[in-house]
Parts: sequence; structure tokens; C-alpha cells
Amino acid sequence: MARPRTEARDLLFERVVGHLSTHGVSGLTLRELGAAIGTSHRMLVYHFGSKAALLAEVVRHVEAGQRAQIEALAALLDRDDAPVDATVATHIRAMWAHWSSPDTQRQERLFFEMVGMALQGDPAMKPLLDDLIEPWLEPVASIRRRQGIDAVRARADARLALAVTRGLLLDLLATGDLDATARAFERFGEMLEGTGRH
Amino acid sequence: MARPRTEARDLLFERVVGHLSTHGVSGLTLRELGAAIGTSHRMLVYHFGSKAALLAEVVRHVEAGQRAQIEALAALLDRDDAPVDATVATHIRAMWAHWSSPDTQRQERLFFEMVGMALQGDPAMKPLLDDLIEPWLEPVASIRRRQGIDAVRARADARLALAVTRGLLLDLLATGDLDATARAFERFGEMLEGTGRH
DNA sequence: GTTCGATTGTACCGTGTGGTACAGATGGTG
DNA sequence: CACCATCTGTACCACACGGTACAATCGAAC
Repeated sequence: MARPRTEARDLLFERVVGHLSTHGVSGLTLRELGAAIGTSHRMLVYHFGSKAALLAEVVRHVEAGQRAQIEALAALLDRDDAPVDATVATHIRAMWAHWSSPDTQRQERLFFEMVGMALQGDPAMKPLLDDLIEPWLEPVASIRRRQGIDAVRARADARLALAVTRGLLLDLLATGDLDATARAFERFGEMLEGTGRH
Repeated sequence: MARPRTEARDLLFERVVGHLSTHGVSGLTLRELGAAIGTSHRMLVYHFGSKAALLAEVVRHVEAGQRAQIEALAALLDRDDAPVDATVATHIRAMWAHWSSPDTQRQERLFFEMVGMALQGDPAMKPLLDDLIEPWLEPVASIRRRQGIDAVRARADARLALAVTRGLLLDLLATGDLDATARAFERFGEMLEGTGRH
């Protein structure tokens, strides 16, 4: 039913994601979506096969975005692979600058909505739950181990760091308070430093 | 349009919330909801006036639940109002036991979904955003001040603690891994203790 | 037993949905 | 020019939605 990829289709998909990022996926109708991005519900069905298929493609796109974020995180943390202690604060600032950028915020807003639906059992959103936690842990955990922390604690710290990031991102999306959330994130950095060695 | 409160109506509402807690609010239809809780869409409209009015009532209920959580938190933190340092670990365990209880999980799952919709601009869910952060800060911030931390840092710590809680709760809801999330929460407790005084 | 308000079932309405049939456009290729 | 695949607008379908009209049922008060 769905057409193969073409430039036109890719452009359309990009606009679809753009619209969903700011208007949500919850009360979505193909007619409204089509009108908003300069096409018709007819064309959406033509290119993507069905509403369900389009949504599945969006889910895959959001998943891919998450994987890209993980790789960006790993790259950032591996930049200097020597002992890190002194640069924790720098790392922390760079990380929050990344997470709080407008692009990331738009992406994560859609992500949060879809995760909310996934938690309620929406089968189309299910795939998002599988990669919600596990794939994020290793990059941070390996750093902690390099700082002399045992494997179990390192993993717990990674889990904690992920929770901090997600929680503060939720805060930022709701309040828009960049200063306050950045300050809280830096406090977390200070606490990490305090438990760095031994 | 909506009928005044009666026992029958209250019972019905309780069942409505129960159903939404586990099946979500996203693709909700009155017919399906009615059938699931042993009544008809006719009766839901009769008792609550309209779908929108029912949803608004659910939102108010979830809001009230959040306020109750805040008060429970404040009560727990104020239990011993003397210097706390030694009992941080105890506090932390009690708090996570509370947050990870099945009742709280059910409540928070619905809360997360609705916040996700609110972030995307759903006007019916908007009220949830207003009380998402601010009302939570003071109980924790006051404790930190009592530990000799200046007001700005105390507020940042409170924000951080809230983010940790929300982030780990999201983790728990997605993975069901009570042990791992509890361990991460306890690590946060250790870090707090490390920055307790001075 | 009658009356009267509160409740409930049936049957329907208008509307908007996802999806489809079909007839044209459109534009490059032979 | 003819051909053909890709695309798009129009008009429609069956269906489910939220909501309503109306009549029946119920239960306490008198």
C-alpha cells in the first residue's frame, strides 16, 4: 500500500514529524494533518499506506532520534578518555547545553507524549519502551567505573543520571526555565564529583 | 447538564478513573469506557454532562492526587524536625517505598500520560502543568536550608530531587525493575549526604 | 395506590473519520 | 506524438463518534 521513498515523500514525512512535534499525536486526524502541512489526507494515505503505518513510521523515526542521542552522549563523554575528575563540571555544562537546545526540546516533547501513551499500553508506541533505559546506561556507567566505582554502583549512577536528565527535561519543557534547570543539573554535577573517587 | 454528586455517581467516577489509569485517556470513547465499567455511554453523559466535562473532572482528580502527594511528602520530611543528617538514608528508603507502591504507580502512570498531552498543548490537560514543579520545591528546599545550604542551592537541590523522583518513576513504570530503581534512588541519597553540611 | 422525580434503555441524529474508486493531471521517455 | 508511471483532486463509502429525544422503569412520599 505504502509508496517507496522519494524526495517528495521524504519532504512530506519531515513536515509530518514537524507538525506532530508541536501539535501532538493524541487527537490526530489525517485531514487536519494534511491541511496543516500543505497537502490532503488523500496524499498521506497514498504515500504512507494508512494512518497506522504513518504512525509506525513516526515511532521508528523517534526511536532513531533516541539512538542518535545516545551516540552523541557517548561521543561527548569519550572525548577525553583519560581520568576525568577535573572536567566533570565542563562535561555537565556541555551536556545540559545539548539537552536544552530548542531542537532537542522539540524532539523530546514528542518523545514524552509517545512514552506516556506507551505506558498506557498503546501497542503502536510499545517499541519506545524497550529502548527507554537500558541502551543509555553503558556510556555513563563505563565512565564511573573508570573513576574507580564498582560495577553495581556505576550502573546505579548511570540510571540516576538518566533519571536526572529526563526529569529536568520534563521540568524545562513545562516551565521553560532554562536557568533554574541548568542550576539543578550543575548541582548534580557537584554531587557526582563528591562521590568520584574511592 | 451534569447531575449533582450522588453515591452512584461517585462510584461511577471511581470506576472511570480506575479504567483510565490502566487503559489511558488518549483514544478514549464513551461507549468503550461505559461498557468497560458496566454502564452505557448514555449514563456517562447523563451523570457528567459531556465527555469534555468528564475529562475535566478527571483532570481535577489527578491534580488533587498530586496535591495529596505533596502533603504526604511534606509530612514525611517533617516527621523529625531536628537536624536530619544521620537519617537521610532512612528518609530516602521511606520515600521510594512510597513512590514505588502499586497505588502510586497507577496514579502516576495516568499523570505521565496527561502531562505528555499537556506538553503538546492539549488545553484540557493544561492545568496539570501549572502545578508540575513549583508546589513541590518548598518542602525539600526547607530541609536543605536547615542543613546549612544557601537558599539558591537549596532550591536547585529540591528541583533536582523532584527530577530524580520523576525520572526514576518513569524508569520504574517502563521497566518494572524495583531493585534497580531503588538502588539508584539510594545512590542519590548518598550523594545528598555528601553535600549535606558546609 | 398514586404521584413525581430520578434513573435507564432504545433508537436515532448530524458530523467527521479512515479509506477507496475513479478520473484526470503531470512530466519525462521512446 | 504516444506512452506510461507517478501523482493528485473529487466524490463517495461504511462506520463510529458524542449527544439527544422519548418513553419506560423504579422507588420513596403522601
